[in-house]
Amino acid sequence: MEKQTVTIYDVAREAAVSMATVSRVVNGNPNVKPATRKKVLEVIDRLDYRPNAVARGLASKKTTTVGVIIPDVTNIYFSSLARGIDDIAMMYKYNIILTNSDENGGKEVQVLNTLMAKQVDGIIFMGNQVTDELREEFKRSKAPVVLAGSVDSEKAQPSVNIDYVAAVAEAVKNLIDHGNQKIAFVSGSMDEAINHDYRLKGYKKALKDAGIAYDDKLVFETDYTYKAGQSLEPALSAAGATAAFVGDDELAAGVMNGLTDAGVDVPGEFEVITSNDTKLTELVRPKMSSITQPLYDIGAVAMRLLTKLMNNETVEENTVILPYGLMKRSSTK
Amino acid sequence: MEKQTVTIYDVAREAAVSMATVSRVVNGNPNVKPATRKKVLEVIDRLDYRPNAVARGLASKKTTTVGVIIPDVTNIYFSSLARGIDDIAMMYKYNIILTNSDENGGKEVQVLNTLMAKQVDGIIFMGNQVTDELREEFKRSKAPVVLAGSVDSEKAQPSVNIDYVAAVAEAVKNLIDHGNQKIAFVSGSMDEAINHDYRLKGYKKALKDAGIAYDDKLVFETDYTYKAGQSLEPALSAAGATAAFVGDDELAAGVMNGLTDAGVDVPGEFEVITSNDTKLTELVRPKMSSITQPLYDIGAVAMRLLTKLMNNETVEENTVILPYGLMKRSSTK
DNA sequence: CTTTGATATGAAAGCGTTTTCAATGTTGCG
DNA sequence: CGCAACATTGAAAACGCTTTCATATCAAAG
Repeated sequence: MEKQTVTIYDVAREAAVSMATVSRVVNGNPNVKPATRKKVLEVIDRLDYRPNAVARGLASKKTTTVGVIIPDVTNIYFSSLARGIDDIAMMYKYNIILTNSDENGGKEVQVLNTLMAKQVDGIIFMGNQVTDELREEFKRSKAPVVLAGSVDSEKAQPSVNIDYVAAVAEAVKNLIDHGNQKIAFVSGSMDEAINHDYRLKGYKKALKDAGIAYDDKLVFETDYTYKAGQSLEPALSAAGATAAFVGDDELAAGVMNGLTDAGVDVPGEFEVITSNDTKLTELVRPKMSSITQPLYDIGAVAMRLLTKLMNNETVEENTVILPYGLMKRSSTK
Repeated sequence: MEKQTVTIYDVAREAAVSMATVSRVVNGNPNVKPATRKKVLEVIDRLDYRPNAVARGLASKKTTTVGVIIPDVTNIYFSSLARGIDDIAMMYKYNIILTNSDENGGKEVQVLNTLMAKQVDGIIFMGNQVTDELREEFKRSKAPVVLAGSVDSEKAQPSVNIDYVAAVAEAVKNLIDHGNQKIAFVSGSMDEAINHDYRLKGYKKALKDAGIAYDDKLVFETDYTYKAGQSLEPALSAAGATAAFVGDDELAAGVMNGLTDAGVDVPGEFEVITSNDTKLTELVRPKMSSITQPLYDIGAVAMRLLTKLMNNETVEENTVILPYGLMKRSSTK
């Protein structure tokens, strides 16, 4: 016994009106006489009619769902953005199809294709390796795409970010001002635009402004994992670094704990500043100083921007830059 | 200039076959002569045809998407489950519509309704307050529902969990074995079945087995937040507790840091054991001892179970219990 | 050559909405 | 009372696919 579904046709019959009229009242179209509206509403209630969104999507060519591509939900930086995205989406009556990409180009392309097949009205992309192939897919997509907390050197897509170059430069300057001369730059893969094209640029800028020579022995490219950070200590010490700028909070926690476990005093002998100001910065001891950024808002604003784009509203600025800050906690002097 | 979409009809025309045949090759139906299959495939490639999943969903009554209701993606316990869910979903060609509920009953019911309107093929629910209304919605849903890492005292739905009662009892026994007599029980809302009906039961069991009287002054009901845990110290000390079982890792981190900040030595003067074995346990110092549970697997198994249910396969056991363990780190003696 | 039993294919009816366009009602006004 | 102008309603055509059922084709067997 399959559960019977009641359709718009059933409602029309019971209410003795046409499907068109039922459709109108369901969609809040004002061109319906109050009396018939009431009558239809009663039948809808009595039959417990629920519009089928799939049929609706086919007929109207709008699904009120957007695709969200995220490197890994388990990464608190990204999940914070995702929360902002979902809240605003819900506010605007959209749903989110969420997929993890592991920043794997092939997977991203594939996911993008299934999202487009599912006729999502828009897409929010997180990830910092926008390959040519991906860019090509974005272009051919009829659904607008916005990058959230992610950069593409080509700047072809609308996006929401902070000014990474300036933020990192300021963070590194802070370290320099404390007397550090050998400052490590530790980040994830240099294949990511955000690392090679933004953070590293800010790092170099700060060094240059202070008249310190850039030394690529101080650049550590690794994974965004706690373990990776933790095992970095010997190398960090060997390079003679006395401070580090780190591109991810979990990684930074690893670096810091690795240092501490090796008997290095943070911040006494080694200062650490991280990038994302997630909850993690407050959990570890010492608490980590960090660049601050409005994580939730980045997601929220990206979604808001997307709603405008999906609505064909003209938007003043396609690439929005949110303010950042520097939060001094206890991992720096 | 709207981007033109090519339909199955276009392909059929170009390949000089019927839509039915195109549909067959697209769906891998074997009843197609290799020669015509090849011909159709070529046209598909040439026209860059992509099947419209919405139309497909309407015609076939299957959307290959499942709804996932999660209290908060930002909570690493749940996001870990979500990762398992998504991976398995992808493996079986499903997509996930993810929505945050904040464990808010009203929101959950509403979300459930929009998921059903969107004709999801199945639903995975996370959250521990299954109200009557919710249970009612589950029942009327034509899509199967499975609970992941969440319990309902009524046990009406298929679910995947660990044996919380036994796990907590074991954890608390461990604390007792270390000589603690006054052990605090700190958890989130007692409205959650997992707390009042499982964890607390395990806690009481352990006490009883050891001949220790239950004292509700030692039960602390609070939020699942770091701050909440951190500000618990005075109360904990006032109650004379020398150890605590905590129901959430972030909360536990707060409790521990609050203690430490107040000059209480962990584990010397106060032992802490937590519940979820997320990454957080390794980030804090001292590292937290914890009940261990296969987070990713709970999600993965839940999704796998759901695929069977959606497929109308008969499943041997509807409520699966995965193994748990106890991981001794440095927050206990 | 027929017959037969697969094997391949096509026609057309849905799937449950939205939307266009025409038809019908209603109201106000001279 | 007659008519223009506007407010309501309905019929039916999409939307892009799957699926059923009937037809056509074909190789092997008689």
